[in-house]
Order: sequence, then structure tokens, then C-alpha cells
Amino acid sequence: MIGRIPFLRPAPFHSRFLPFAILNAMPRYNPAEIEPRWQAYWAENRTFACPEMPDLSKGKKRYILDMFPYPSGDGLHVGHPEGYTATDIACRFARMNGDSVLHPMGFDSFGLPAEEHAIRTGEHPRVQTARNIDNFTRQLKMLGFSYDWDRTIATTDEEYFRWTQGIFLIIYDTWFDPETRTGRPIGELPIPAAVNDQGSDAVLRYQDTYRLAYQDDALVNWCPALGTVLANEEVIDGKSERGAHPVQRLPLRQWMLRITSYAERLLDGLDDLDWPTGIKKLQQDWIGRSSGAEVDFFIGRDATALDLWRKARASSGFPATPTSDSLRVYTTRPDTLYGATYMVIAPEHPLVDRLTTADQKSEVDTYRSKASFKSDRERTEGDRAKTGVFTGSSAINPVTGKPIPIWVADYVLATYGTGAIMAVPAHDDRDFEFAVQFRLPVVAVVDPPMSLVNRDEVLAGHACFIGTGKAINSGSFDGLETESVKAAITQELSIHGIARAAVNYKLRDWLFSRQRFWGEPFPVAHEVDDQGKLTGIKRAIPEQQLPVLLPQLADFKPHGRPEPPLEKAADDWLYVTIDGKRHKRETNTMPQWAGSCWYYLRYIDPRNASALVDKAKEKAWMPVDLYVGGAEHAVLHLLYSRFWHKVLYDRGYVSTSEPFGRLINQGMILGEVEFTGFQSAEGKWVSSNKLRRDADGNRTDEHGNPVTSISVDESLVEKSGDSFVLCSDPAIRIDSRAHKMSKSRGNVVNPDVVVREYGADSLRLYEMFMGPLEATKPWSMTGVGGVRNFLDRVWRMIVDDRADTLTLSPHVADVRCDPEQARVLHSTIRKVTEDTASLSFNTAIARMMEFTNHFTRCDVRPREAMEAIVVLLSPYAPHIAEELWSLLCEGKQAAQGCASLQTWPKWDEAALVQASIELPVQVNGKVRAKIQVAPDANDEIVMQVALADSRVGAAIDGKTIVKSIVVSGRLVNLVVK
RNA sequence: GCGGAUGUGGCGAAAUUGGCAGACGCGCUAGACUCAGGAUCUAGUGCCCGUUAAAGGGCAUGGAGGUUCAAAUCCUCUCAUCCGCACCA
Repeated sequence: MIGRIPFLRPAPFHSRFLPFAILNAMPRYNPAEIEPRWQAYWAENRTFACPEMPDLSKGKKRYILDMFPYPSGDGLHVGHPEGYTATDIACRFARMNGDSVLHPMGFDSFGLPAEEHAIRTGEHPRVQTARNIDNFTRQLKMLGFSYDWDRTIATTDEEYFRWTQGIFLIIYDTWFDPETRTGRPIGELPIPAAVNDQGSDAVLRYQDTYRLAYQDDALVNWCPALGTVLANEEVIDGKSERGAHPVQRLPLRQWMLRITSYAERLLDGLDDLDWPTGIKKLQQDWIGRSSGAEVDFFIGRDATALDLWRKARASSGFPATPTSDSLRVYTTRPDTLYGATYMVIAPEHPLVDRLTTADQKSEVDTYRSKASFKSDRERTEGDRAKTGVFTGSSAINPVTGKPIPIWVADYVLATYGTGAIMAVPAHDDRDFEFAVQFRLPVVAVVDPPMSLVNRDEVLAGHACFIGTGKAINSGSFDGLETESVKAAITQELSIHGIARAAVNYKLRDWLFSRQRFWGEPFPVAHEVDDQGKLTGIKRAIPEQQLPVLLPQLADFKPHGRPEPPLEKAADDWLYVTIDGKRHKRETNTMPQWAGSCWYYLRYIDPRNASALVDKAKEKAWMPVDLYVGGAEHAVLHLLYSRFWHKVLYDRGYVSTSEPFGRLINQGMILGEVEFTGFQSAEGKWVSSNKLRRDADGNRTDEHGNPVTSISVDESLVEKSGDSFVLCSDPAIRIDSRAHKMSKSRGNVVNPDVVVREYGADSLRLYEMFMGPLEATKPWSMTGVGGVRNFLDRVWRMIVDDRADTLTLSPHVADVRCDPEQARVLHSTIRKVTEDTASLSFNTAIARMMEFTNHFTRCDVRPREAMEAIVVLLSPYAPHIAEELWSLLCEGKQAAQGCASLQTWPKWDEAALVQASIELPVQVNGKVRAKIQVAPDANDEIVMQVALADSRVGAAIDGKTIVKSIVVSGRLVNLVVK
């Protein structure tokens, strides 16, 4: 429970402002009046309409994109405008520099919450989605973003998901050719003669096993609470990403996309992308490439059979699939093969039954059924002590020739590698832990460096060493370094048909079907026979019949079984005739990721009825030059859309191999900093460093009495040392922390409220002024007041706020800047230009504040400077800039146009030159004096001036100068003794 | 456990990439204008010593070392916080 103690909060802005507004002279800066007026002007004049094709005669093409939002019922969050404002500034800046800009916005509107709402209320998801989109649109327009609203799309639009289904069919029509490493039409898949002879159905079935979209019985993550299966990516700690409901493993027939075929290219493609290294790393880890070897171990102990097996292998070579008399493992450390003292197979491994001997059967069966009931969550929970049972069988270590036992244990995953491992306890800590627990032998085969403290223990088999070193106990490989042994052993065993070099990925194929209503239906149907049974043959819905619309459905409720709601559709939807044969439609729907995988392409040509995107337009606009969004999409959306894009690239639909050239993740905006104190039941304060936790995890004081956390006002605390204490009782320590915004915490900031009280320009400017775009930063309402204050100052710098109509301030005059004003003006133009280009918006704003501080103090404010600052400000605070621009241009020709269409100002280097500059003079690294020199003074002259300074003289008096450094234009440092 | 990021005043932050630490904003203090002010304007504001006041001096970028004429910035170790991943052989 979070309690609150009463304290004084300032009254809302409007109520404390209104009485004075009446008393004060008009017109003051009133965003509530200005902002809607200019938004209407932009809409009416289509000021920000994107060109169909870029005009490269004036500038570059710039495709600047925001990750489109899911239109939730809660409306915009202040986190949304952060990224949107950043891209908006970048776009406005680019346009003013002559670039052709594509800047669209849309909605990722399929998804679970709308369906859950429908289940709760009975309202069709379409209705709620439309309402939410309207609300989002209103909020986005209220913030003055320069989107081309004619290009907007929603993934739930029929004309949009017609193409999502179309792309699915392209993927379905593609197989991955490992020779060329590209996706090719399924018609080009070579069909073996034996298959061809069996007729067209056999060919179809054969092709199905190669398609990038295929059906498979997969162990899926079935979430009973949500009534759907989820992708691996949507399961966190064994719970659903959405709602944190428990997830079970269940075998089900599901659609999969063969993303693993593209693993290598998805990895390679990262190299050329201008993305944050952290995101690249996350994708690399998710793809999880490792290289090593696959090794076959002969099963059994029979020497004659082993001999035969060896001979057979030597002549046949390494078989593509393991023969029934061998157990195949994958290892990244083939160099440790001599140290493999036992083997482990996953409980789900197909060979478990065959390897289990009669006397071990009951034990293994018990273990296996227990493991199958364990969810992933339980498997990974707790101390993760190793468990396992012996199968009773053994295999032959191919290099030592010795028999080693085969165990079943759930620390080996069925879904990675071959589902079986060779265990090298001396050099793998998991194997070591297992070996210790079950008293299995440990043989060191890598000699750790002499510097390793427990080297002797490792050599004696009492400790584990996972690093590299020289091989020992490894026959003819002794003395070689790890890397050489890896290659040599793999090579040696390859010759004998026992091993081969292999690469493995953590990435799994993408589970692409969902048992939901509110998603894109699959454009595929299953052939049924006369009895209404599925024949196993699938056919694509013909292109001209797309889109496959969702059926009318009486209710959306899931039934707790993994069976899609679309099964309840009427027969006239469910059954369809293709090629004269009766088919039943696929009743799964696509996951929410589908629509977001390609929306950036549709924006380029959003109303095209005959293609997903026009080729010439695609070539002109792609790739996206700047993509801004939250880091939560680091692996999911960004990996999926790269995969789709590469398939479309291979199939000739797009011209670039990667969709997003540059990516920026805006940092999260946290709630306001909270000061939290703790009180016991009797109301006594408890210092936060004396808190304990009881058995249930509840906070208590040092005596075990329960305490309550209390939000304390900032004014009641003071800094003491490196923490905060209560002013009234400095012995009590208070925690200060900013938390994520959440409804339960009650610290969510609503953009509507901020706009109402401070204006959209203030919200935009504040979010950019808070700190670097990528940084996580806490909200501060007084900080919003600070930038509002700045805009008020800009207003008063230009507007006469004692007049009763909008009138230019008498200080603004048609004169030239004096040299000091010119220097401030041109250095501001330079700084704002450079910082805007590099997305360093916070420092650009700081510089505009300095400009305003300087010119506010000037009695004469040259019009040229005022016009320049208004133009510089316009990408950041476009509404006030338009209003001030219209005032500055009054009486001039209408040709001046609005501020948003002005040319970006250029700075004049000559104006930046100063008559003299100040240089610090250091003696032994400490500043002792400041001297004035000409900016182009050479080192000798600078030195002379420095030595002539009396304070410098005093500092070096009686000492000898050992060394003197002059850094031109920077400083002078004298080293004395 | 592994990986990544971050650490600078009371707070958000800046620092031309090794060259005057703390720009700009919030907050705070004082003054001016005011019947009034949480409006506006002016001045001050890292910490410590020092003095009536100055002048001066010292210490400061999580901590400890190092490189350098010079370190917030580079190197080594270490601590803390946040975010990912989590038996991937």
C-alpha cells in the first residue's frame, strides 16, 4: 500500500493564472488559442503533404518513420510524443533544408486488448478499435506533428490486410535455396523423380516441407488464460508477456515461418546498419550463432559391432541424419572430446525409449513424465539443481574408445542442437555440477594457464575450467592450443565419417498462428474429402479473392481449448471451392506482428489497389533513413520485419536488402521522482536502511513489525551525505527514486492535461529539453513550466504585450545587428543547425534560451535576428513560431508564406570572429590567470602575453619553467619547479 | 551467473571528444516593481577555509590506483543502479 501524507500542492495552472490574465494587458501568449488555429491552417493548406516521388534537385530524400502505436483505450502516453517530436523536428528541419520528406503515421490495430474488451463487453473489436484510432488521431494532431495524414493506414483496414495476406502468400510460395542463400519460388524447387512419379498430390506434399510458411506439430506455448498459443518471444519466465499468465507446453499443429533459414543473413545484415550497438547485440544473441561440430557416438559396448560401425562410417561418410545405432551430439568444444565421460539426452529425445534398459525403465519413465509436466518456468525456477536418471545404456567415446554412460536430464534442451550432448565435466560448469551430484568421472583435457589459482584442482578433476589452453590427456593432440585441437579433431573424425563441422542457432522458427479472432485470417484452405475429412493438401486462396475477411461471429469467447474462435464461423465462410474441390478455410489467425512487418512499405504507396507498393516509388523512398521507437521492439518487431523484408527482396518486390538504415531508441520517460519514507503501525518513521523483509517478502522494521511506505513531499526532505533524510528528524533516511509510469502507482502523466495547462509547444519542447533522446529520464512538471517560461519570454521579446491587439514590440527595429548581437545570432544559428542535425535537441534548445536571454536584455532587437530565431524555433515549437512569424511578416508580401515553409537560416563565419579571445593560463595545471589575445595570435605572442601577466608572474616567482605548452585557441600551461 | 548501459551540484543535465568542470533549465536566496503575486525584471547560487567586506586559497565528476604538462573523458581494479538474457552444450 502506498499512502500519502497531506501537503501543499500548487493549484492547477489555469486556476492560478486566470485572474491575472484578466488584469494583465492582452495579448499574452495563449497556446490554447494559437495551436488549434495553426493546426487547422496546416491541414487546410496541406502544408506537410509528402511528394509522391522525391525531388532530388533540391535536396536528399528522407524517409523518417516512427514506430506506429497500438491504439490502446488509454490514449497517448507521454512516452509516445517523445519519439514523435524527435522525428517531427528532424522532418521539419529536413524540409526547410530542401529535402523531400516522407513522414507518415498509422496504427497497429490488431491485437489482444481489443479482443479481450470484446469478450468482456460484447462490443465488436472493430468498433472499439475505430474509436481508439480516432482518439489517438485527435491527440497526435493536437501536438502539431507534420504527418501526411492522407497516407495513414491501420493494419485492420481491409485494403491493408489484403496485402498482409498477399505477402503471406509470397512467403508461402517461397523456399530457401541453401546454395544461393536466397528465397526462390516454390515452382523452382527441384522435385526428385521418385516424388514426381507419385503424382501431383505427392509433389504438393513434398513442396510443403520446403515452404517458408509451413505447418508443423510443435511444442507450443499454450496460454489457457489468453486462450491462445504464443511465440517464444512472447513468453517471459514461463509467463505470457501480456498479462503474465502461466504458459504450458503442448504439442499442436501450427503455422511456422522458416526464419531460421535466414539466420545467417539476418546476422550478416546487421553489420551495415547504423543501429545502437546494444540492439545489434540483442539481435545477435537472439539469433545465437555458435560453431562447433556434430559428433556421432556409437551406442552399445559390443566390440565387433563397433568395429563394423567404424568401417561402415569410413566408407559412407557422415550421414545427413544419424543412423539408428548412433547418438548424435552437437558441441562447440570438439577439442574436449577426450574428456567426455558421459552423455546426456533431453527427456523429449526420440531415443529415450530405445536407450532405456528394462531395469531402468520405471525410473526413466517417472523422470520423463515429471519433466513433461514441468513448465519452462518451473524448469528455470529456483536454484536449478541438476536432476537426471541413468538410462542403463552406454555409448563409445569415439576418440578414447571407452564406454561412457548415457543419462537423461532436463538440463539438456530437446529444442537446441541435437537434443543430446557429450558431457565434459572438467570443462563445462553445468556438466561439472551434474557429475559431482551423480559421482561421474571428471577428466581434465585442457591445461589451464599457470596463473589460474585452482589449476591443480582442475588437473585433479576437482574443479571446472571453461577457458582455453593446451590439450592434455588427448592422445596425439597433446600440447596443441584449444583452437587448433578443435579444427584437428573435427578434421580427423570427418575423415572417418564420425563428425562434421556444424553451426547452430538459438533462433527457432517463428510460430505464426494464433487462436484468436482479431487478427488477419490466413489466405489458405485445406482440401476436404467427401466425408468432410482433411486430406492434408493445402491450397492458397487465389489472389483475386483477397482479402479473406473475418467472418461474422456471434461471440468472441475462447472456450479454454486450443481451438480457434473462427471454427465457430458459419459454413458459408468456412468452406470454399478452389480448383473445383471443396476446402475448409484455415481458422487460425496471424499474430499481431504480421501487420507491423511491412507497414513502412505501404506508407510509400498507401492506396495502390494492384500492388503492395509501386516498384518505382519503393525504389525512390527505401530504405527508411531514420526509424525511431522504443527499445522493447529490439528483437521481436525489428527481427521479424527484417526477415519479411529479405524474403520480399529475394522475390523482387523490394530493392533494398534491409528496411531500416538508421535506428534510434528513445529512452523511457519515468514518473516524477518520489521520496519514499516508511512508517510503522504506530506512525513512527523507520529509516530506509533499517528495513528488513519477512518470510512473505513484506517490509518490516528491524524488529519484524510491518511498515507502510509513504510518499513524502520534496520540501520535507533534505540532502545529508549521499542520501536524503527527513528535515524534522535527520536520523530517518528517505529513499528517492523515479519509477516507471503505471496506473497502479498513479504517476502517469496524461498529454491531454499537459497540453491543456501548458500548450503543445511546451510539451514538445520540454520532452526534447529533458535530456538526450536515448536516455531514460524522469518527468518533472516544474520542468514543463520552465520551458513554458522560455516560450513566454520569446513571446515578449517580439510581441508588445501591453497592446490590446497583436503588435510588434517597440524594441524590435529594422536595423542591423551590432557585432555582439551578430555574434550571438550566428553562433546560435550554427549551434542549432549542428545540434538539430545530430538530434542533440536538448543543447539546441539551451542555445536558443541563451539567445533569448541576450536579446531580451537588448533595448534594440534587430528584426533580422528575431526572424532568424523564429525560424530556428519552428521545428521545435511550430505553433508559436507560426504566430510570431505572421506578426513579423505583417505588411510584407504574402509570398513570405508560413514559418514551416521557410528556408533554414545560414550562419556567417565572419560574424563569429571575435576581436580578442580569453585564454586561461595554467601553472602546473591550475588556472592562475586569464589573458586576452587576438584569435590568430601565434604561440610566441601568446607566451609573451602570458608571461607578462602579473598573476602569472606571482605564481612562477622564484621557480624555473621546465616546460610550456600552448594549445592554440585553448589555453597555456606552464610547468614550473 | 552472463551480457549491455549508466554513475557529474538540492534536481534534469552540459562539456568543442584529452585542454577553464557544472552551459541551459528547475529549485533556492536576496532585491526591484506591486494592495497583492507561485507574474515580471535584476543579482546571487558546487563544497570547504578565510575576512566586516573583499582579495585569496584548497577540494570536487561513485571509489582506489595508473598514463599525461593536462583526465568527467584513456588504462587497471572496485562499488552501486538500471535494462536485457538466463542450463543454448
